[in-house]
Amino acid sequence: MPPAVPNTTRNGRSSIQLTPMEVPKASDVLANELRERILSGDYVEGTPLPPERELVVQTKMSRTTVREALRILEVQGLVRIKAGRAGGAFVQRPGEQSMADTVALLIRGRQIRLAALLETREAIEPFCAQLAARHRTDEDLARLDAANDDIAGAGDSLDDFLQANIDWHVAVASASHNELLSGLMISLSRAIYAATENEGFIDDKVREITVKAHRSVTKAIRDKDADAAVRRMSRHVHSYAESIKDFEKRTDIPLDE
Amino acid sequence: MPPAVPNTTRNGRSSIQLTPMEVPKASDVLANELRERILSGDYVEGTPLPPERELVVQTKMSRTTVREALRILEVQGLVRIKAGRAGGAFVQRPGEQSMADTVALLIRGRQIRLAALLETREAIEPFCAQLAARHRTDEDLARLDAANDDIAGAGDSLDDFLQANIDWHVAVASASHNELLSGLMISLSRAIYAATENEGFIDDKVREITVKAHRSVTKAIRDKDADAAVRRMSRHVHSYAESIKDFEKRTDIPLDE
DNA sequence: TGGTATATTAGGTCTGACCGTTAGACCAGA
DNA sequence: TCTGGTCTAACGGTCAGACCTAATATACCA
Repeated sequence: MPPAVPNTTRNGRSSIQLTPMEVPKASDVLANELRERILSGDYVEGTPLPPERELVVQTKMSRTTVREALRILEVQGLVRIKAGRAGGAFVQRPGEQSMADTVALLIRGRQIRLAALLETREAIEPFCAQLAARHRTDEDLARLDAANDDIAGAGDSLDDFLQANIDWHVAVASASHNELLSGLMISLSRAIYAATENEGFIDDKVREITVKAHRSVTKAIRDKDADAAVRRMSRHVHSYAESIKDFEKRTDIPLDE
Repeated sequence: MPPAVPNTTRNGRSSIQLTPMEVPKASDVLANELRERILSGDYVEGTPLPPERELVVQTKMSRTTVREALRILEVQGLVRIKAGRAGGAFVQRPGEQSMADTVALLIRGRQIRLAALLETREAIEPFCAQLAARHRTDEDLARLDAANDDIAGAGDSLDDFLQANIDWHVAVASASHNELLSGLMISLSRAIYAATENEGFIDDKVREITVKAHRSVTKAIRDKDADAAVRRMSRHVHSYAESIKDFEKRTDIPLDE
């Protein structure tokens, strides 16, 4: 028998059920609204959002709240905030930079092993080379050649060598014309750089091999030989990873000698 | 001939060069300081930072500034902020979640082509399968089997099918025990899901093939057969990508019929 | 013993003020 | 006609103080 009052059980309590509800913060609401507009392309890149005080008027929120919302978007890489006259929040599309930052945080925060970084590179980079061989433009080639020149002329400076090394790898990724992959490679390269720079691993022999490998991969990309590009890049990053592993073994257990 | 006055060119102009300088904001300074302490492991995960008002006392900054700093760290996934008594900013290590969010932003913001997503998956996932075959634990296997059951029992619901599909792919990535790769795969899966759900691409035949492919990859992982895992996964994601491309071709040019 | 007020402690929001920086207009001296 | 100085207005950045709201510990009562 149904109770006399709808939605009421025999003991007089309401039987209406509600699921746990989220009470979003005001600043989140504003941030979400603005983010949605930015991502949906309502604002072209570079257009300024209204000044904070104008947003206060429009939204009836306090300046504190408006500023927190803008700060959120800034950290997410969706706006660039400039101070001073004619300043403000300028719409920006999230780029490789914001991704690289996040990856860097993940790596440091989780103390990801160098081995995992190298593994990931082995997964990604041969594929980058393959795509690069297919889609490379003449400008891409120019960047690759420039990086090759830099790496050969790096002299004795370890720093210059590593930087030029990164430049080349990034150039390959860019030549793939896949922004996801290139973004990832930028972050990865930096992290591997940071992990490698303090070790005495890089000697003259390693440099020589590296230069040679880069040239051969570059040639494959120039010739649009996708298969060769995959094969050579794969071999390059794999042997590099193996060398580092060997090096770590040798240096981690020096007590046995 | 050198000019009479040092650092001065012939026409009297100074030749001293300066690079644009950055003047960090107070909130950034605080955020950087706290971030450094968190990442260097000074605070164990879960420990609360001092309350905002306490930080105000310690840093001699205003509450506004302290709050902005905390907001930055929150967006970066380094703290989780709870309100109420016994609330506060609790230290957190950035996880796959924050990475997935960033990738999602990148994909939406740059309007990355579905083809690029599929390409990236082709690069990453076979490698994940390989690592999974090497490092899988029994729990990993249990998750894979569970996902396989779900996908088979998804009935007619497209949503259930796609969700179970994602679960399986994520399970493979997790089994690789490489947090970088698994974080990437989580974001990729979601994005591909979002791009696929509205298309009428998934029919019974696709489902059947998918189930079969998943089972065969799962078997390779169970048997710790790394080579087979790579080969089968590679084949699976490649044919899936090709099917989607075909489908898009068919549906994008329906005018010719 | 177990539920229920109440106090306490936290973050969230608001107000209003002032500071620092910058673009642009204008002016004055070399 | 340059160059530098000055002023102003328009921005974001910071500050101080107040109040609101949510969550929880704790004391209290049935």
